[in-house]
Amino acid sequence: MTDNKASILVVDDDAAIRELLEEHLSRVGYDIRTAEDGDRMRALLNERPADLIVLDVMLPGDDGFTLCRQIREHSQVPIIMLTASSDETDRVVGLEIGADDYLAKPFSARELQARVKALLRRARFARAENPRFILFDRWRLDTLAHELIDEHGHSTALSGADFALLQLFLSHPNQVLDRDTISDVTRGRESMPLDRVVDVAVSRLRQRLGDQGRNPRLIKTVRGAGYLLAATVSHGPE
Amino acid sequence: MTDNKASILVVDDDAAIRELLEEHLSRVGYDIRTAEDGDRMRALLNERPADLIVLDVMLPGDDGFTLCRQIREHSQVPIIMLTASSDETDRVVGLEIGADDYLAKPFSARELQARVKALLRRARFARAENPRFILFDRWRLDTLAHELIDEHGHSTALSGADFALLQLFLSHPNQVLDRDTISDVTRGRESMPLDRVVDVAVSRLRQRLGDQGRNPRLIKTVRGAGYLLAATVSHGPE
DNA sequence: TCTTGTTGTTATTCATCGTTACAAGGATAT
DNA sequence: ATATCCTTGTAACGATGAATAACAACAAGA
Repeated sequence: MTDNKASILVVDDDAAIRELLEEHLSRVGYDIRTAEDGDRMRALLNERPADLIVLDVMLPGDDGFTLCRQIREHSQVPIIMLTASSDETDRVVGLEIGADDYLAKPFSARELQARVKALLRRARFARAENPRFILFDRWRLDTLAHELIDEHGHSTALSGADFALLQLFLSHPNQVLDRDTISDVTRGRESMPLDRVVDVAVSRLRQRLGDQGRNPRLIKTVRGAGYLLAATVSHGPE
Repeated sequence: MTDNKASILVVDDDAAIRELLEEHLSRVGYDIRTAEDGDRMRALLNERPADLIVLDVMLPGDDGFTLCRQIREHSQVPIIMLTASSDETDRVVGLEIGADDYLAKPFSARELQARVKALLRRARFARAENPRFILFDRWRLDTLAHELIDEHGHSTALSGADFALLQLFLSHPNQVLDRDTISDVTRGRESMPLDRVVDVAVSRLRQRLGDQGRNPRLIKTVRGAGYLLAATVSHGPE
């Protein structure tokens, strides 16, 4: 992540929506460009890539699904699809094609803003490199087999949630991760207030790491903020 | 920071506000410069850096968010953002972008003055370097794990408040720290008069250090002024 | 279907930290 | 010295946040 504005490209044939989003999203600090159809979108992306694309399904010329597929052929940029109907099929098709999120019209700009924020966060914290083994504390994580190996070479399998959470911590060690970020990255959605899923997930991971009780050594709680992994992390031998 | 006046740069397109702040802040001893837009701000910063920047959000040309981001690319100078609306989003965005504090218009000059004072103090006392282990008295502090280790190698976890306070003392040993400074640095806000939080926090930390009773050896009370840590502090082995 | 493991939810318990109250220790005036 | 005032130490309380056990919902496999 840089300090620059995240660049967002909005593709919609309705000028009113384009203006609304341009206004709202640039106000909250994003760099917005808009396109009214697929041709214009391609032209803008050619100029400069975007960090996130908001894509209407109903478009003159190529529709949103088609464009989404085209983009996916060469890019992993996060995509949010907009659809007029709240029809479930559209949603399913969209996500199958490779969209990352989906929003039914009409929607509030605030709602979209929340999704955008969550998706950018996911993209930012998602692991880039992926070495087979990661060493930390007295553990070794096998990222391929999803196994945790102790100092004696004894390994145990991790559940999906445990693994995702641990991988997130390992890719951002000694850094406080707030609950929303953790929830976004490991489960793909924002946590509601009064939601204790993340706490429970951390508690379960701590048990796996033998790190529970009064004094967790590895995963520290930062009151009012989130959690952090207190450990030096290195890549292990193949 | 030197004994000279702290230098503050106010960026606002409203001449009335510029004059008000220039008048008020220079009266209480700051060195003030003002700019009406981003270009002028950059010009002034080029001449001479500032110790703190007050930045309006709504500006002709680049807005406050953009300028804040630009400044953050190469500087950690404290920034206070001013916004016309009391809209929560502005505040969140501002702080995410890297502003240190935020003030909704209309505000009193006195209110701003308090924030300025607190932020400058925080900047002055904030820890720069961060060695893993700090040795003092017969203790060792593990700054990564937030654990206090005694002479026998037995370690106990510190709470957030205990750790922050101890770290502040350790980075300014044998130096009186007044209550407002302690409150600013460890909790990010000024203490109110008749507020005993700092006293209680010190009392709790003393208990952790086995330093209570009539004659504390480590954390001395300086009547009418504050507290000081009486110990020689050194960096420990990795 | 039954079993097993995983994950979300809720409720209870515990920890942390701000506040208040009161006691004890200076300081100052007389 | 005594009285009075001010400052500080700390116990006790309460509000809030966090840990986790227990339960429920669900999915995958036998």
